[in-house]
Amino acid sequence: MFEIPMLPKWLNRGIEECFPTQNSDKTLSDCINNAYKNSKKLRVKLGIDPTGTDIHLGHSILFKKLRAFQDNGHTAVLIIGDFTAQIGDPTGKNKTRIQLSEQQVKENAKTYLTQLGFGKPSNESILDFDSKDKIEIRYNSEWLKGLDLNSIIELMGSSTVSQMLSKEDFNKRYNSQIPIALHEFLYPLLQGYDSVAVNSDIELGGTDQKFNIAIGRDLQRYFKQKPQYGILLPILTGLDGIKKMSKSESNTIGLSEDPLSMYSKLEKVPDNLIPSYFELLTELDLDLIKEKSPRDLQRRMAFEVTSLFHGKEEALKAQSNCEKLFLGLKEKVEDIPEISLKEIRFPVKFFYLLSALNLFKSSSESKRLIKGGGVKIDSEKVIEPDMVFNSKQDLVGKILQIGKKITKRFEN
RNA sequence: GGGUCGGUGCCCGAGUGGUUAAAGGGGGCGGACUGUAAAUCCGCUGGCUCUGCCUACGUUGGUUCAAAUCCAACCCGGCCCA
Repeated sequence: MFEIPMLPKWLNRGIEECFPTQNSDKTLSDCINNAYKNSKKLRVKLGIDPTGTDIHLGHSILFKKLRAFQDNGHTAVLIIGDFTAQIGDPTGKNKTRIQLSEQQVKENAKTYLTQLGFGKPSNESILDFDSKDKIEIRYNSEWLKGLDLNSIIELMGSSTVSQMLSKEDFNKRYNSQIPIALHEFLYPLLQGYDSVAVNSDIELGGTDQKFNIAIGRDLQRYFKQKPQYGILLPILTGLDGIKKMSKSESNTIGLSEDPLSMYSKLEKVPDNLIPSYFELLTELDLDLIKEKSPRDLQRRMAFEVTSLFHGKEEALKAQSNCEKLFLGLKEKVEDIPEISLKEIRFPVKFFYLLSALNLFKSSSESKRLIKGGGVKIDSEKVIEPDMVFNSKQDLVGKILQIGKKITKRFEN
């Protein structure tokens, strides 16, 4: 990643690409500087499709950037793609996505906003929802739902098959003989049309959104608007260190996760992620990366990110608990998430207990893990799945660890 | 619409009548090691309160003592032709 020297400081960190970079259009930095001089508010578009229920760290870098625009006087135009969510963005997919129901989409949208801090004061939330002139929340069904066939045909006429097939994802699928449904071609056009509908000056997106954002420019031009600029942010790599962070790869950290699990996941990210997590998720000086050991960096980064979402105090607690757990000082650990034994009927076999507590998807899986030596009670491995606990008293207060990721304290 | 090839577990992919819950690989998970990292090595990887039972090879029926494997119809996809 590089710094783009012409951009103001608040903007230039962690940007992968801006476009257009040159031609008759003014550059993005001109655009921003002019807006500043004329105290004009730029309309900065960011679209999210409410297809899941969790926002994770990967999304957060976009929102943080959007917030930066807000803090510098511009208007965040947050588009909830309630309509497009039902089509599904083909980007990065190698198969046609299942269409979601309207109901589901609505619920997802609600939880998204909550996770972004809707309703909280601006200093505690990710986006600034307080200042009315800095936030505009729009649902794209507002303008997409009513499009008639003529308009749709017009939209489709603005683009060509070969244009669509030049998009990487489509191209790959086409060449590997994987079906592409026709309506999937509509997605980029609809996202582009969103830009027209809200008359955006800038659109924010991950690098995988370049095509869609570019289509937005084309359509704005077609509808006699000034084409938007595109700002592309890097795609955050997931906890596996290889694939992009995404729910379907289950390599994510959700924004609503408790501090302990957020901290402990971050603290053991693979080394190769450290620089990018530093740059994209924190505001720390990047020179630190050269100075400190990877171990220190992981801890520092984990701490910073956790405090960003949970506050310093919680982050500190999570950090110290994490250390104590590792050292096996279980008595000293506070605030371990509790798990209730209320529903359990004793006596109970160990594997069944864990499965009944929903710690595993199946009792076979539970059995497997226990046999594999992945489960500890009070730091002692228990490898016998059929071990029987006769009463609650055998367990209450003890700490259960499953692998390195799950830690719970048994409670009544 | 016609021709043709194909549809196997999370993914890829072997298997063409009988110890086949299905080779092999990938991924994932766990363990050892380490820096709670990487690399490496080892184990696990359908479900069930489990010495047994149940469900699984696109769907539904059929043949058979016995089918992922044979037959029929149907559904879905790729490619070629129209």
